Amino acid sequence: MLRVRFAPSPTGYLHIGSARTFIFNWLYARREGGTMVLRIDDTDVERNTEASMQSIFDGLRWLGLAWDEQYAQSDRIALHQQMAWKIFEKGLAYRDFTPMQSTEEERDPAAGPWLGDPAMRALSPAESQRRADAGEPFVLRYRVPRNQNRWVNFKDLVYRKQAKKADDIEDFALLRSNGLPTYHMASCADDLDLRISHIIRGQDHLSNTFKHVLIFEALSDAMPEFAHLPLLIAPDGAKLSKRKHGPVVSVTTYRDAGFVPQAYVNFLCLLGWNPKNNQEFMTVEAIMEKFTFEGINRSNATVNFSDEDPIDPKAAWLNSQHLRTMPVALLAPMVRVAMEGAGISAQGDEAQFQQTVDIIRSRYSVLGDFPAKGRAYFLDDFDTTPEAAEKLNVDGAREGLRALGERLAQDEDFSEAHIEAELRAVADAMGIKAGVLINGSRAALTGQTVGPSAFAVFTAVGRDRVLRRLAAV
RNA sequence: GUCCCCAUCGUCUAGCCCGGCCUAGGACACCGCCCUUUCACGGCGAUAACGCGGGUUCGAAUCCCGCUGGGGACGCCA
Repeated sequence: MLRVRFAPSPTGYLHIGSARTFIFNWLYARREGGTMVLRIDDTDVERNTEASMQSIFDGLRWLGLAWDEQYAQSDRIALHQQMAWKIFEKGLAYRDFTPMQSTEEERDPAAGPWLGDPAMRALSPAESQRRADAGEPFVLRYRVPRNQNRWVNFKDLVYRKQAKKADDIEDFALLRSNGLPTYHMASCADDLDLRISHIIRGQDHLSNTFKHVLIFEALSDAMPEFAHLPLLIAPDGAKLSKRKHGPVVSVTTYRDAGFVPQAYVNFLCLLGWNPKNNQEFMTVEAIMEKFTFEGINRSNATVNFSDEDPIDPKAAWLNSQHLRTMPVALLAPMVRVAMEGAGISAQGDEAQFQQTVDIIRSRYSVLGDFPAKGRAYFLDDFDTTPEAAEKLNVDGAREGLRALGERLAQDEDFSEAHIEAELRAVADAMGIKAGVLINGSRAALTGQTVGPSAFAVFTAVGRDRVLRRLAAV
C-alpha cells in the first residue's frame, strides 16, 4: 500500500518550496492510487503559532489538492517517546547528562565535527540509571557505531545510491532534556507508525536521512523509500527564506496576484521536474499522468523574482494560458470572487456571466484583470479613457452608432454575424468607413480602445446594455 | 572546518546513467517581422549556454580525475 506524507511545521506561512513538496507528494499518491497524509510537525511548541497553522491550511486549500488523512505530531508524543526508549533498551542509545549549552558558548563548527561525548557514551548502564533516578536532566542520544568501518546506505529515488561512513555521523538527539522528542525521532516514529512507504521531501534533508536510516533500522525491518527534491533558490543563490526574501516566497503572493491555482501548480512542477516531452503548459491531470521520479532533476532551481516584480515571468505566462483555456465553468467562480473582492457584484444570470467571462478572458492574464479592466462588461458606471473618447469624436461615429443601435433594436437577432452585417450597412449608408464604427463601438460599449474583437464585445456586453449605451452615445 | 549534493542559453529545462544522430533542442523573457480596422493570442525569425584544466577514446555536453563555483547538513529547530 503506497502512502506518502507532507509534514509542514507551523512556524511560518506556507512557502513556495513546501507547496511544491506537497504537490509532488500529492501527484505521486494520486498517480499510484496511494494515500496522502498531512501531518503537522508541531513538536516545537515554542515556535508554533496559530496564525501559521491557518496560513498553511489556507495555502493548501487554495491549491485545491485534497489529502486523505490528517495528524498532528503533538497528539502522538507518547508514541515517539516509547519508540525512543525502545532504541535505548536495545542498547542503541545512551543518556547524555551534559548540561545544555547557552547560545553564547556555541560550538565553533570550524573546530571540526562534533560526534558525541565519549565519556557519556562510556557511562555504565548502572551509573546512567542512577543519575537519571536522581533526577539529573539528560538528552537521549543515538549511539552511532564508531570505528567499525560501518557504512550507512540508502537508495534515493532521485539522487540514487547514497552512502556515508557512520564515523561521520554525530550522536544525534532522540529525546530532549524535557523529555520531548526531537524532529528526527518524532518524524521517523510517525513515518513508521503511519506506515509511510515513500518519503518525498526537500534535499535539505538528504544528509539527515542517514540518521533516519539508523532510526528505522533500530525499530523495524521496514524501510521506506526516499525521494529528495532539489531545492528552490532565490536569484541571489541562497535557499529561499522568509527572513531574507520576504513575502515573495509565500504562496499567498501568487494567490493575491490573481493566479488560478492550477497555473501555480503547473509552474511549481516545472521547477525541478519535467515530462521529457517539451511540454510545459499542462493541466494538473496531465501532470499527474506524466509524473515520475525519473523526471526530477538533481540541481537546484532558481525562482526568478526581483524587487520590482515578485512574480516569475514564466509563472505569469502559464497563468495567462490557463486563464484563457480552462473550462469557463471552473473559472467563473474564481472571477466572481475576484470581482467581489473589488466591490463589484456582477448582475445577470450565470449563463450570461460565463459567456462574458469567456469572451473577455482572451485578453486577460490574471484574475484581477476582470474587475480592473472588465468593469464595463458587468456594470453601467465605467470610465471612458481619453483614447476611447477620441474614437467617438471621429466624424460620423456618434451618429452611426446611434443609427446602428436603432437598427439592432428592431431585430431579436443578436449574433456576431448579424451585428457585423448591420454595422457595415450603416457605415455604407452614411458613407463612412466601417472602422469608424468598429472602433467606435468598442469605445462606446466599454470605454476602452482595447479588448476583444468589436463584434464579440457586443455579445459580451449583452443586448440590453448595448442598446442603452448606443442610444446614449 | 567535516560530510553530502549539484554544475547546459538571463531563467526553467532536453540531451548525460547506455559516448557519434548535438553545426546542443524546447519554453519564458527581450528584439524584429507577419497576422489583426483595436489590444492580445497565434505564426515566423534573431540574440543567447555545455564553469575551467587534465585524461580515456577514432570521437566527449555525455566516461574518469583534479580544480573552481554554488547549495545543503553538521542544534536538546524542523
